[in-house]
Amino acid sequence: MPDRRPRPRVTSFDVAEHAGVSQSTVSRALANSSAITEATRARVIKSAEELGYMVDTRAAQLRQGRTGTLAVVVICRPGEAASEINPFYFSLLGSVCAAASGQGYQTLVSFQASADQLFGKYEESGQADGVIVIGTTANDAAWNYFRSISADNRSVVFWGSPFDELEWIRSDNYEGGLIATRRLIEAGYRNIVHLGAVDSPQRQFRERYEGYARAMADAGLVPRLQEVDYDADRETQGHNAVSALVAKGEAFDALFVACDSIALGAMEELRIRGISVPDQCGLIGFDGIREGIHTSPPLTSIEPDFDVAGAMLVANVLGESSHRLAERRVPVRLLDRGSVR
Amino acid sequence: MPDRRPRPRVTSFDVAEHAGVSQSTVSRALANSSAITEATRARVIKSAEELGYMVDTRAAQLRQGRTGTLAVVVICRPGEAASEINPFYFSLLGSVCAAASGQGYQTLVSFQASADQLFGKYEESGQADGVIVIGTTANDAAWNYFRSISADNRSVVFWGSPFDELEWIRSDNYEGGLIATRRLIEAGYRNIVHLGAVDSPQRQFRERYEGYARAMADAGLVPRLQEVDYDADRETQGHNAVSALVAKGEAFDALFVACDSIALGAMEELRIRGISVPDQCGLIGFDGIREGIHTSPPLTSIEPDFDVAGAMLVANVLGESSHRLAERRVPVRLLDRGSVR
DNA sequence: CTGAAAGCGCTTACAG
DNA sequence: CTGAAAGCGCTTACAG
Repeated sequence: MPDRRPRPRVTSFDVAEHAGVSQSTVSRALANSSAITEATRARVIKSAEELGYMVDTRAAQLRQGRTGTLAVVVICRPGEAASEINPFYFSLLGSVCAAASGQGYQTLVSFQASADQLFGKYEESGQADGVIVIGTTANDAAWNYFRSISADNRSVVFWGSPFDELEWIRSDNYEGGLIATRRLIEAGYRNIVHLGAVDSPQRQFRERYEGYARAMADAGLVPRLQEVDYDADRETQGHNAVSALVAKGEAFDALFVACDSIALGAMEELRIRGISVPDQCGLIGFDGIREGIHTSPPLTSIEPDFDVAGAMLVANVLGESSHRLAERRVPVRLLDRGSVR
Repeated sequence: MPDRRPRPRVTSFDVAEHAGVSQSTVSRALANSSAITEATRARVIKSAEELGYMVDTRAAQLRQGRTGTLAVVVICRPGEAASEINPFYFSLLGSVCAAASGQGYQTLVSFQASADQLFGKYEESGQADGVIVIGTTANDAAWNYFRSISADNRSVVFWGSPFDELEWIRSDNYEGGLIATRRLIEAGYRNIVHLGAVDSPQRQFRERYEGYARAMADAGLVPRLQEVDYDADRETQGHNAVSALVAKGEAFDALFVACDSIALGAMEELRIRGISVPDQCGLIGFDGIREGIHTSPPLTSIEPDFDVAGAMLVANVLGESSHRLAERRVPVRLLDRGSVR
């Protein structure tokens, strides 16, 4: 069992004494100030290494008035366990952390769900230079809270905000809808129905529908929307939407679904009903989550470029107001897996 | 476009002046010191709210000598994108963040992969009170680096370390192997083969094998091991292991696989070869990743209790040396989905 | 090129 | 119960 007594902290004064220079020289030498002789710098670095010295980040940041940290808030559904969070957000979180690191920023990550424990005042409390908010749209209290935060604050950026006035970054949903629908049309499907919503707080859902509708119209086909019920969990939405569609008795031979989680439920319901994918029904989702790799058949999907998404979120939260949100659309691509002929 | 000029920070001196008290009284009032009259406290709180004051966390922590922060390092494979990280680690990350938050700690998260950019000196640089390391065992450079960090440091805890001398927390792998194998035996399978490894850096793999071997012996059956090749990616390991097993020509009617990612590859290879699951071959994995929900059939698996895992990691990194690692085994349970009769 | 000194915004002995 | 003062460990004008 290792020793755990708190070691007295080695400070820049200790290094200064050891190297025979002043404390300010130590600070400058270690900060690569050009005012310092290379000989002096080498001596300081040597002493620092011998003493095991590291600059105290808190003190440096306090003095500099910056934090070198970005806060990343993942909004969850109340009561949701970590293993139940939509894996899409985990991928996005990973990309954001990587992009922040690339810009020399740390990431302070929190998962927030319950209305009475929301916190976003990272700038006021000197904990971060900006806040990136991602996560489920289903938590109204959280979004309203962060909208209010955003009004006071300057550096908050949102992924997929339900509020258009906030500074959001989103997938190029319209383009995704276009790509997916064209893929289905090219494969020969004609009775293509969209499973989604046009009036939900999920702005991206409407955008995906509009891309779909455009591609249908371009091909001389009539767009058809099967609404999902926003309250149920995603997979149940997929089950129910397919059931409702079948109950209507109108023929369909392909589904473009507003997101992969719903598409997984839809695929399962199709299987239950003996409708084979992709022969009797083509199927394309949206988000590119890993779970779609292992379904039978693997789920064809539209995926945003996660690296670009992370980079865009970080760039915008750090950017000057004049440069902000010049780019707020993340490009998407088709993951042509197996649920389309 | 909101105004982004840096507002001058409101300090405790501003609040003091506004409330007509000293700065130290402001500090005490806001820290809920019992020395302060409720009347005074109320006045201070009111002033603080009117001025929009928040305690500067950096300054408070600098003075107090603590950070209130835990660093969480996710070790990745070099070159791995965020969307490719084993989702198991994302779930664990979520649980750790939740557990830390429950203990009043923030979480500074980093994804580390490349050997020249490893960083773990969060305590020395005053950025965190402890470090939790999780992630793939496949990155030797990273594990060696963090082993060296752990020697100097006191507060580093590892999930699934390949080195026994480190302070590790793990799933109760032996128990998981027992449960899985018994489940297969009870279902009537007899030629049960383990897909895994006994000599890999993955200590948990050996433990899972030992649980399996015990259950087999208890039932009067002979344990059989099909080694996976450590170098390939996980799913390929599953494909190859099944192929190798078939090539041997020895009968098998069930597989207990060392982890879900390998099991997914194995299931796919069984499908390719026309061996139906669960009728001709039962299949159980380990980790309980979500991707197993949507396979055909859904993958039966052993899952650790993520809440306990997060709590245990946090408790141990914060704990006194005397209390540390009294508990280092996370309980597991069977996810009885569909790949066993 | 280097040093002495101020100050970032707090908490907490020390006095009263 | 409250205040004046020191000090956490840095960076950075200001001097020389």
